[in-house]
Amino acid sequence: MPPSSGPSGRRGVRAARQALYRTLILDAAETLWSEKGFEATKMEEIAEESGLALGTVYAVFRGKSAIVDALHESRLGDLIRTAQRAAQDSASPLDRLVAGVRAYIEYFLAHPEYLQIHLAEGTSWGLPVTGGTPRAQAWAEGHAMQVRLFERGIQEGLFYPDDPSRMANTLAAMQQIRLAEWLAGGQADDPDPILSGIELQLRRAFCIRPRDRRDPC
Amino acid sequence: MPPSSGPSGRRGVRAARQALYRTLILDAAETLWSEKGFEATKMEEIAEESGLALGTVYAVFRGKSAIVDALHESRLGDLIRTAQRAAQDSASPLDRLVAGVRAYIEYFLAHPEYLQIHLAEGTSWGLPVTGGTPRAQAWAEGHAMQVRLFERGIQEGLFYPDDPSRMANTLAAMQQIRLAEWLAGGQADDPDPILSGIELQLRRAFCIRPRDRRDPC
Amino acid sequence: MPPSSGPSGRRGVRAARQALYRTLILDAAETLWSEKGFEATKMEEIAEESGLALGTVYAVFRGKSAIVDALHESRLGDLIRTAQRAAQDSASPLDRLVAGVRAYIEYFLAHPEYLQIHLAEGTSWGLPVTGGTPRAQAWAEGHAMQVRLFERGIQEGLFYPDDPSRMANTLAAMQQIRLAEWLAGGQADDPDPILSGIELQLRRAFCIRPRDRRDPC
Amino acid sequence: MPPSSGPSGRRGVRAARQALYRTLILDAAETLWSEKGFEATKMEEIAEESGLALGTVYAVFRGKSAIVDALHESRLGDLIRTAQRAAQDSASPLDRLVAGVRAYIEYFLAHPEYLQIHLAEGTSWGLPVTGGTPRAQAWAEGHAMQVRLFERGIQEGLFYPDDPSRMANTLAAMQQIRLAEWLAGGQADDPDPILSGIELQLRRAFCIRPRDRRDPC
DNA sequence: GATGAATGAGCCTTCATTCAT
DNA sequence: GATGAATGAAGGCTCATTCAT
Repeated sequence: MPPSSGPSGRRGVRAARQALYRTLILDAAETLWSEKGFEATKMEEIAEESGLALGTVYAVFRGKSAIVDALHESRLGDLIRTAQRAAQDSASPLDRLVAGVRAYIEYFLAHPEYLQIHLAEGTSWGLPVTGGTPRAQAWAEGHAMQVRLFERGIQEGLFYPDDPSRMANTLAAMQQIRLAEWLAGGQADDPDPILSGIELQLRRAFCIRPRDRRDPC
Repeated sequence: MPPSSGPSGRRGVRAARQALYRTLILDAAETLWSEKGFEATKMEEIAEESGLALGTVYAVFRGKSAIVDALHESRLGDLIRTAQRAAQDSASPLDRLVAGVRAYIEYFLAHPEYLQIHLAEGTSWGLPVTGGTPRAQAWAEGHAMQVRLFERGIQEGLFYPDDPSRMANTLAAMQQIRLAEWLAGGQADDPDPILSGIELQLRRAFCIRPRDRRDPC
Repeated sequence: MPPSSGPSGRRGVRAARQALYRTLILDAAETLWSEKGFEATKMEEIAEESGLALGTVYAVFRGKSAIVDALHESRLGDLIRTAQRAAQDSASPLDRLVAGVRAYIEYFLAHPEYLQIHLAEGTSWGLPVTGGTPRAQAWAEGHAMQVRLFERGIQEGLFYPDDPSRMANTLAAMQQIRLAEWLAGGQADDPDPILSGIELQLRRAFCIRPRDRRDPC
Repeated sequence: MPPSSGPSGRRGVRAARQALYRTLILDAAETLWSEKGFEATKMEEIAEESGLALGTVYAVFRGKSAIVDALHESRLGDLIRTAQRAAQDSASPLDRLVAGVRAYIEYFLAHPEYLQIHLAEGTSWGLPVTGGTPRAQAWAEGHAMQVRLFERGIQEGLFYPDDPSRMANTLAAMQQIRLAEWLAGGQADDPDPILSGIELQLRRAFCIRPRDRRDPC
């Protein structure tokens, strides 16, 4: 076997190292940005926090903005993928939405620093995030998934016939409000009460409740 | 009448000019910040946009951060005052909330640039806004007013017995979502459909709907 | 008599007003410079301290440096003139020097703020004061007078045959040291002990003391 | 030997480079300040004169005032140390003072630019130098040493019983006058005539000369 | 590849001076 | 003539990025 090929060859080592550095840098940036914000954090501080030299940081990322992009791509990518996987296990649109919300909540409870950044940036609102940044794309993807679920729920007569995109944004807002409360409250609560609270809000806000029968919605 | 006294005297002229400059600067800052963000906007640009010399800007405001503070104090102050006045004309908590929402929506439709800044900053979420900045205080004031209305609505059996603070945040989120849509849609719609849409969401999300009677909620 | 001529005519009034403004500005500048130094004092502060408007200050003086020049010209001019007049009343070079020293000391004890400026600037030392500034010229004049007295004293066999210019500078240094002590000590002492102290130093440093006779030197 | 340890390791190189930069910057600042004064010299000019980039200057010194402090600390520190060492080799207070004067004169003849700054600042005069700056402290230290020598000289009956602090200031003034002459005269003279001149002045000004005997004073 | 010292464009702010009222 | 508001050039300092070692 040539020494420079194969997954465990030199190329593999190099790739693994690059991946490690990426992770170290993204974690460092996440921590610092959640504490001090983007503008107030110097590249030098990111290097120090990551344990790497400043030049190495620039060898891995083209610049400061490339790190933001990569952070959002990484975190949001994880999040969207987890949420999509979770949503697949259910049949009804409502259950799928709840499963997605659970994934969403659990993800942010496990990543409070990214949550802080996420909330501070005022993402969501359905604002057309300017620029084709990765974060915009990832958000659009997750949003599209939820929109489809709301559309199906409306077709099936479960939800009020409102604008599905707005419904998705409203759901996102409910989640962010709960998460902000959790952050402000010292990160004390379990995911479960948060989750059931959101589920209740979700039903109240979107589900058609007929007069004379009880159904899952 | 002596020439240097009274509201039309020299002092009055000076005060009027100061007020004019304040307005010019705040408008210029609002425009630029809504386009490029706070950090990306240079003081020199604010001076140019306002039609004043750089030194004059500094004669009116102590520095860049004093302008942000003043902008938020001015805009949020207006907004809160308008909303409070509007809310006083109604009796039921729901009507008061709706009146407040109308004032809020109308205000931002009239100030789309400030709306842009407002949305981009990610205010709300109920995050404890750090620092005793004017904007934090104004927001807290408006929030407190809504909280009281939700509390009364719960006591009167109109609303589900949820956390009133969260209810206020959710309402704020609904408004921001509608406003963001309006902004994204080219600022085309009238206030009325937006308002009735929010009112509908408000009822659905918070009002207890008894099985066998129709009431205003 | 035509209204615009004569010492009490319009021209006279104007000249008198100009002279008054000059005095007000110079006094204000002297006070502020003695407290905070030249660079740290703003023109606006000089205007305020003088009770005049900024524009008026510029109507009287061409700029900041014109005020320094005028201050030194005024104060040093007074000082030199006083010292020269005092020195004329005596016959022996030593007495003339002592009379000059007395005038010098008395002048600065009466003008502690100017003394502060004078000491802080490190004038004297016989450094060729760069630029043909008024202060340089005034200082040169006073120095020249002392040099002549030392020359005569040397010719008459009273003083050691040293470089008269250096002798004058040394005398100036002795005076400045005493004045600095007086300033540092809270401006408490009378002129008389200071004066007699300097006279003693002067005799010791410059007078030839013959072995077997006492003379005025 | 590991490559990264020891005085010739990386740390040593870095420290050496830092020391080199310090020297380059201090020399550049000394040159420019002696020519144009402190306020008139821009940081950019110091960078250019030192051959370093502006950012590098700020990497070595925190700001402009840190450079003044460091310059005075460095130069006065050298000077005081040299003078103290020189003074230790003699027994009589007078000889010690003369040795100190020699060190002082030789130091400034070797550092004419710093001499220029020193003279322009008007240090000495016994003025209470405000602030605990390094220069104030260094000056106080040197002054204290001379004061002790004058005290001893007075106790031993060599000097007139005058205020020792004033005697030290007067000696300092004599030195500064000679140095100023040397600077003004194109820096031509040797140290020796300057030194013997001061020694003569010193004896004349302070030594008690008894009527009928010659002694070392 | 890794390092971190070096770089310099850029920004906020000050203040001497001008000039319209 | 007097005023003081308006001006804008200039300077100290930061920090994202580069590159020699």
